[in-house]
Amino acid sequence: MMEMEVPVMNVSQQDMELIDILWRQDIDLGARREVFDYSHRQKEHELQRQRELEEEKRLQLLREQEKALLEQLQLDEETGEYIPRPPPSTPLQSAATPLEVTQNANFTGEDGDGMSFDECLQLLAETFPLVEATEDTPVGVDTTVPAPSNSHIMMSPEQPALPQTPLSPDPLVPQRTSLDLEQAWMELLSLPELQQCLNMQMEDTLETTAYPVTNSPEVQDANYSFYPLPNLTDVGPNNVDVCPPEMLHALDTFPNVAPPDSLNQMTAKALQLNTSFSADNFCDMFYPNPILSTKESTDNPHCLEGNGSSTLSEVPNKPAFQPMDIHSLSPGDTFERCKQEVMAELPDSDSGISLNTSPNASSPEKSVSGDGSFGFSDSDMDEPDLNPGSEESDYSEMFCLNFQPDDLQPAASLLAPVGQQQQQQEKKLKQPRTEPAEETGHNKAPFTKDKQRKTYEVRLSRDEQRAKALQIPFTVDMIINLPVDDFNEMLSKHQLNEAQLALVRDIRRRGKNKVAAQNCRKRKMENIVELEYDLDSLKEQKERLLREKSQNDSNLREMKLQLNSLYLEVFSMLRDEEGNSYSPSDYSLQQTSDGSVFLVPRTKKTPVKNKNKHLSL
DNA sequence: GCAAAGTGTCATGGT
DNA sequence: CGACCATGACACTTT
Repeated sequence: MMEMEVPVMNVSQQDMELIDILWRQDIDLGARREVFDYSHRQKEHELQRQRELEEEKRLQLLREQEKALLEQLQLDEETGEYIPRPPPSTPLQSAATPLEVTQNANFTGEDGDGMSFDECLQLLAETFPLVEATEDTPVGVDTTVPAPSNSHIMMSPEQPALPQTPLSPDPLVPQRTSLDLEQAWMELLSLPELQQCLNMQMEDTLETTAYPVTNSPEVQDANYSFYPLPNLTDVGPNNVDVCPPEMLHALDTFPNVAPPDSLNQMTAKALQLNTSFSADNFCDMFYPNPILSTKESTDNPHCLEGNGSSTLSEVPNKPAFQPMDIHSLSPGDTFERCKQEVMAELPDSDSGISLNTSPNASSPEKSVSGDGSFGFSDSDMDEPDLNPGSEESDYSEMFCLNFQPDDLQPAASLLAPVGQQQQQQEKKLKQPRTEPAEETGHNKAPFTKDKQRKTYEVRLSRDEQRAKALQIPFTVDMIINLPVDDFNEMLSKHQLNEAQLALVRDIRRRGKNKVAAQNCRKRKMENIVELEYDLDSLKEQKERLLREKSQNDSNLREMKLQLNSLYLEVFSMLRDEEGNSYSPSDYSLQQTSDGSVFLVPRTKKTPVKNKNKHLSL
């Protein structure tokens, strides 16, 4: 509040400081500033009202634009999607609208989350004030993330499986909270393997779109492909693919993620609100995130060539945006699809670059993105080379860059030096187990969101990541838990290559072994608990027996005493013929089995005497 | 930073 | 013989 108040109030800085000091003192006493400052509250109200008015105006503008855009769109009755009407007479005309179109398509055409366009806009406006939208670079970056979506259009026919990648079946998606969705998005972005696969598959399409690349031809990483931006001249029908509406839509579901901001930014552009960021910033913002590249490439071609030489003013007017619009009209908004498209798109943008990313060719896994582990037998190569966990984390971190507002560093690192990347790759190879953050230079950037990464990693098991990377059309759960027959049947129904089969079987083996290990440990723990219980019970039993024994001993002792006293008593009553008592030292009383008692002399003659001294008690 | 607990994985042997 | 399970051992992660 304080920050916002300052500009409004016409008070000198000194006064403000003084007020703040006094206010803090009051606060320390448990009072709030508003309590004392009525004018302050009034000003706040005014501010709020002002903001609301601004928002209303903005929303109104947006609605008008939306209408205008909708007018430009046709509703495809078959697919229910919004399709752009016949291309505008001149490419320049659409320059301002493309973004809007995408928005419309996203919100109106395929509103899966049940929010109306206006609601979304309002939410966005509330969450990300327009002013911030222009300044918030990360936001812009995020918006670009989805760009690769067009890939599906350009994808080679050899990848029929792509649309049905395991990603889609993910049951978690619908239940995800905004945070989870963000994480999921991160996961998607962080699947180098998937990227690589897609890149390889997309190689064919590279030829179609040859974008001028500022980077040296050495750039072999598929990720870099994003950076090259298409020339304005190149921006044509192909560009339609650049901005996948699904991606934007998917992003809509991630309030925390950049998308909202991006939308804001887009709207801001559409409205031609003053955007203070320069082309350089713009480029930097987007560069950090490879995935974003496609969209950005289309958005700001200068980023590549001029490397930020162009001014912002140029950007909005450039036809480059057109592709997005058209693309936004493309169908499908499922999150999974977005992923696929994102991945697939990479190659397109790369087109200008010679990416030797073919699966087997150079070393795909060495590519910056890395670790493409295409065709690896999980057990053999996966762990050492790919270290899935690290990879994913690596990517997640990379993408985190997008969300880092002020971080331009990543862009630089990415753009730069292929050599550096190669070094990183070598590092990776040498130290496969090292954490990605340490491996990749760009990861050194300030964007260390360990928490996010951890949770994200936790959420997606290694095998799940691998399966996604290789586009296994089954869920890990199915792979592991299906009965053998069903499992084999399932495999037979899909044509999987050797790598995929190996991975599936490894996943099944590992999954079952994991369960077995869990059961084993559980049993072990249960056994331990049981043994501890037995131990306790045995200890109790021992104590009880000891107590019993001691009791018995005491009883025995007492009885012996009683017997002894009784013996003496009986002995004292005995008299010989002369009336004399017997000495206990010379005689003893003994009882036979038949119950008769004898007075037995302790000497050898006792037997004789015994008979004579028979007593009848 | 370290130790303990937890977890995933592999190798091995048994069913 | 293959699939599965149980378990010790190891490496790594989490607490």
